[in-house]
Amino acid sequence: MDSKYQPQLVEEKIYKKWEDQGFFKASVNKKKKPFSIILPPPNANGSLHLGHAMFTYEDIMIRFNKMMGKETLWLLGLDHAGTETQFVFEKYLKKQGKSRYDYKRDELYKMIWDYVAENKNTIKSQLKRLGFALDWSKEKFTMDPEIVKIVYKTFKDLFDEGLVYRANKLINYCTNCGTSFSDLEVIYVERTDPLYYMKYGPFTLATVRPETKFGDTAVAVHPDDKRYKKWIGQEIEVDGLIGPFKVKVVADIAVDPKFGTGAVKVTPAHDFNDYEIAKRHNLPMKQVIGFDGKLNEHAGKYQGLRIFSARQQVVEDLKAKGHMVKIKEDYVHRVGTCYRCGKVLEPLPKEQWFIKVKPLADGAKKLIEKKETEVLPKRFKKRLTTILDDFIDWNISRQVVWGIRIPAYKCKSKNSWFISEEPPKKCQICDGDDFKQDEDTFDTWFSSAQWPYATLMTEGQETFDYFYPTSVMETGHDILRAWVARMMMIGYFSTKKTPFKTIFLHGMVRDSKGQKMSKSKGNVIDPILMIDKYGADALRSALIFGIKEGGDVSLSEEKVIGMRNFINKIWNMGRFIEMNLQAPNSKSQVTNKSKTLNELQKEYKKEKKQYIKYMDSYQFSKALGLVYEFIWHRFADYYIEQLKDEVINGNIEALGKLKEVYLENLKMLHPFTPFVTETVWKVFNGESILLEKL
RNA sequence: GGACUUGUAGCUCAAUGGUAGAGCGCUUCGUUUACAUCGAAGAUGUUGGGGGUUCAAAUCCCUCCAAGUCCACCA
Repeated sequence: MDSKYQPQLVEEKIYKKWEDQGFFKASVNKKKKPFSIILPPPNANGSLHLGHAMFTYEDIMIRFNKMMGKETLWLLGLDHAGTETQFVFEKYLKKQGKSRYDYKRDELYKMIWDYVAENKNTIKSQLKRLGFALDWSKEKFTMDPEIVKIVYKTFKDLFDEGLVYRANKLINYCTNCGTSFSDLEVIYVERTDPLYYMKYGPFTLATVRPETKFGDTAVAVHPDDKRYKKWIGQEIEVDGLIGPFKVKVVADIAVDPKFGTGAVKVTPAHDFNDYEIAKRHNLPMKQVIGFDGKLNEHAGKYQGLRIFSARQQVVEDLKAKGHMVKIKEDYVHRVGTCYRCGKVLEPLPKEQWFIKVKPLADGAKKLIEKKETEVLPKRFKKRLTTILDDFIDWNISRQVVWGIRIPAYKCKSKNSWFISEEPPKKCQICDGDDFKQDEDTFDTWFSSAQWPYATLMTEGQETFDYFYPTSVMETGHDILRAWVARMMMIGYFSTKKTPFKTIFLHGMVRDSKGQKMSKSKGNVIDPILMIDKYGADALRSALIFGIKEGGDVSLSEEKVIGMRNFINKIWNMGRFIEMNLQAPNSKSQVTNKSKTLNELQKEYKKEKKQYIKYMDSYQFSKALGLVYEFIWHRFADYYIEQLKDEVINGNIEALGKLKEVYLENLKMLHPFTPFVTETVWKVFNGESILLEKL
């Protein structure tokens, strides 16, 4: 054994051997208890970051449970990440002076497919670098034909039960990216904009968006506002920029009498609150902004102007007309922006597919109440129930090519929709046969919401029955709403079971100062670079060591180095024992250190018991800390030092005890630091440490 | 506006009612020694402030201050 452990020389070989020997391959084994985890599928559009390295928790659970005698399955898959991948690809096209509109639908699709295929390989090799005990024989992709089939079936089932409907509602639309989003994908940012007070018939009212004025269909005031009481129910005439028009005055409690002038123009087609007011008062919708982000024919001479230019023009013209009463320049408010491109989202009316969430959310809530799904750390349980309570209907239509195309067909003569995997032959209503498939694709989260059961179903009924519900869903708490809650809703709907018995949420990776890592801050640490420099074991332990479960991790290169030192220490303890086993010293059987050996045995027993307790209760950081403390500061610093002279002089009993305790500790460490423990284990025993029982 | 989390050594964090600890950093000493990616010894604390419960509080309760996260979305 060398005086230094060099992970670069062994990690790749070891991983390959594990893989070749089929150690990660799971199969139905009725004699063993199953333990299964579905890997949260990384997006197939880039490379792994530190957030993915946090899946180390899953590897720890898989390896630990395997060594505890369970049949373990860690199933991997990759996500096509619809809008996000297409966005990344469009940026790539832009660099070459092209745009998505230069290609036909199937051309673009094919190009992205190839691009994704390349990225998939990068990600897969990176997952191996991390040492993850994934079952490569069951690799999935969200766009595999068998998966798509299940996604289609779920959609149809939901439709048949009345939980999917098509409606013309206000949605968040990015006119730059050309697609709609669900409410969860909106990022609100604080902005300072002018607040315009303008004359409006007999009123003065305040608005940030005078350019939407052409779409006004009412004025709303608070029902108790004395100033305006006499106008409620009346129709007023407004001298508009493109001619006079009439609107109704309605009373609605959504109006804050203290804000602005207490009177608000109602533009149902371009504002979520106004849309709600309009529904309550049966007001018409008048769309004046198109999906291209320009004013349409209802805006008269302003037609064709982009939103912002239109606003400036309207403001000028209102001033010229003497209708601008005042302008509050420093009005601070929040606007919804696109998470992809950062541009302001437009609320626009569009016909889309929606999922009726309430009944599904109630089902998911029952799982928590009945404790069929356990949430760890506990504090997230409340968060999850709140999320389920607040869920609003989910817009699942996306206007992108890259994704699973929605299996909905419209009969052209009757305008009615049919849901089916294959194009329908005949319209059940009018006997017509002229169908057109919906151009849209599913929100990526619609397919990933089905991931735990969809992946297992493609492996056959027996595998599904054995491994489902999965044991643990381990992921970041940042996607509790977007993913975990939806998996529970859809998973319960489709299988009548919880998709996972335990939810284990990890924290976010931050930099050494506790700040969020981001490219713009330049504080991003590349996991693969850390592995190249210090080994996978060092990176893995650095992510787990010394943190509260579910808490954020502050990661620095120094911390990785610290753990690299620990790995090297483990190696050198083994080296010390191995050297003495090899030493040709005259052997004396006598020991006068039996007291020390007894202490060691006692201390080790206590350690192991505590270790199992921590591991069983998902307190992995504590388990690692415990072994770290014992093996380094007790075993090495104390016991080896106490017994060193004896051992060198050939005390076999002492050496044997050291070896025994050391090997036991290697096993305990293996889930955390698989490579070094396997390497050393093989020095003492030819076989893999993975075959050992804890 | 609502919910949650956090505040402990210079920094990052543990300690789940019972002697305040670790890693990194710092000071001194030690290498023909398994490991200098090491070891030994040491310094550094009004546990954010104040009040309460208790034999006993970093820990439980109240309150104030500060930071962060998620949600709601303000015309």
